[in-house]
Amino acid sequence: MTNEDIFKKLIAHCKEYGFVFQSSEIYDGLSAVYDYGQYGVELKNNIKKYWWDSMVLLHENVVGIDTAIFMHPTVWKASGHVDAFNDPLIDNKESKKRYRADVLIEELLSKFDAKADKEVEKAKKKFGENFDETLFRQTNPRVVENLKKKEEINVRFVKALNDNNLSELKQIIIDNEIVCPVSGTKNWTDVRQFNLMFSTDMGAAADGALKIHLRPETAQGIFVNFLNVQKSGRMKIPFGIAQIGKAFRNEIVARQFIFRMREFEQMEMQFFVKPGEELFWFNKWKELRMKWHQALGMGNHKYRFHDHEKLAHYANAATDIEFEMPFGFKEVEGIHSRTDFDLAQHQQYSGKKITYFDPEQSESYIPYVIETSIGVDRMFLSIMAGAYCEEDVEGKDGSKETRVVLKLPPVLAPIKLAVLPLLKKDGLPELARKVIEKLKFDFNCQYDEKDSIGKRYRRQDAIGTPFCVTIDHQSLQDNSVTIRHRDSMEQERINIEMIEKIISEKISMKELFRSII
RNA sequence: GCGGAAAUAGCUCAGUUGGUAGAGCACGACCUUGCCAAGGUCGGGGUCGCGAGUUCGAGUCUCGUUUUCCGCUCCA
Repeated sequence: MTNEDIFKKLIAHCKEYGFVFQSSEIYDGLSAVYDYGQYGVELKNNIKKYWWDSMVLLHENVVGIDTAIFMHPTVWKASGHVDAFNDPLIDNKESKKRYRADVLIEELLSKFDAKADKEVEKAKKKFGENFDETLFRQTNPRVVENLKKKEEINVRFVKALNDNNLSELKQIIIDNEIVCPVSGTKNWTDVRQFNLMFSTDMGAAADGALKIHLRPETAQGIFVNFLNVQKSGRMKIPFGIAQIGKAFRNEIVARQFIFRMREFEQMEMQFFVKPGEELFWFNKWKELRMKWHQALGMGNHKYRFHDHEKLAHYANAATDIEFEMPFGFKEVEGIHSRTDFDLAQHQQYSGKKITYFDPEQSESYIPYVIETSIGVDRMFLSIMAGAYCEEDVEGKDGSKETRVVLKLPPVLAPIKLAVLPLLKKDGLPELARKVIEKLKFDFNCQYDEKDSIGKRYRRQDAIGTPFCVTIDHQSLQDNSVTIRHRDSMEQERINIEMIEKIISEKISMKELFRSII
């Protein structure tokens, strides 16, 4: 079976068993927006709890907050989103291909370099060992002319970008006869700005409504509250602020199921450190975050780091934690050393001093920030992808059957325990109900009496329930039940009183947390 | 955004050269069985993604459109 087939099956499974539905499906759906179903929401909540507790409970210097989706418009000017999160797009009318205008021009610029390099290579061959490349580059008329032309275009380009001058961008493309790589023509549309932020109006139009954005990331809510939390919580550096919340991006192309959605959820933690210590903490969190993922037991080989070589303007180190999805290794979490960029920007735009007074050093500074940012939905997808198994098992009559089982980490499983009366009579359902009444405050339990016991086990396998307790006639006599384990399918007979203890141990976060401290 | 593939019952799918929609599973009721998905009987459920066009007649042909997956592209 190909990876593509597996991915399709996983998507079908998510729908069939109530994990993920397409938004507004009865109205043909809304592109790249999804709803979580009855089991999906449990799994998602468990993922969030696993993250939240690992941040806020495990680290006494990390606290959580919950900030609004709407923020003052200037926040997004300060963060750079208004300018940078904005792509100038141009379409070729012949091929109907869409390009980023700035990328087209950058490609043109790089061609000049390639041309110059070619001249140098040619000269090298001609002159052999005595060849002085630096001198050649400075004096050869063709190379010099080439670089001069490049510089001219570059100056225009940078100015156009800074002025956000879209028609000038188009003019650069026209003047330099950039053609569409597909159609080969210069038949371009105008350059249009495609803002990745959604916007809406706050207040009545008559009063001059304020245009506000839906946040494209949760981090800024943390940055603008840095001083509030630091002062009210008497926090001392180093310390972190964690947040889980929705974010919105109007992606040009949003695809691959819930991997890239227009409305999604982030779990972010900004860790504030003393300038100069950021790389120590970057590496510390890099290691901690990987351990957090791997503690779930999905298989360590399915995770890897992807260190960024090309860094964003604000970062001095960045890495991704990638998970092996059916469609390749993909980013699930990003860990960035963001320097003091964000706080400094907010200090500048707000005019409010955002510094920390270090009592030990008796000095004030703008803290540096290590960010860990993880997409809840991507994490959800990675867990589902890693857990989905099709196993060959032997049927009753010796025939081969396929068992579909979600090998979810028990701590994350939506339903922890199914209680199943072997028969729908003889008082077995009543005893099963009694067991649930006793346990339902501790775990998410499910009762099922329909169909054969084997079928009921398979139904629980399909939603990843780690434990099934079966009530039979012997249970009525000696208070014993069988407990069946999802992955091994093995059963053991235990006393009813032991159920709570056994399951509590297996679904406890404590053990996972011990392995990551 | 471009190209490819797909959309028929809750799910997986069939549906002949165009002739007015089926199966299995699932679901409900009753009976039966009882530890790893398959017993019997009866029953509910579909304007075939949506909108046009061609035709006496369209699930089927044509065009448009929506949604999904794949490739390209894009991705602080």
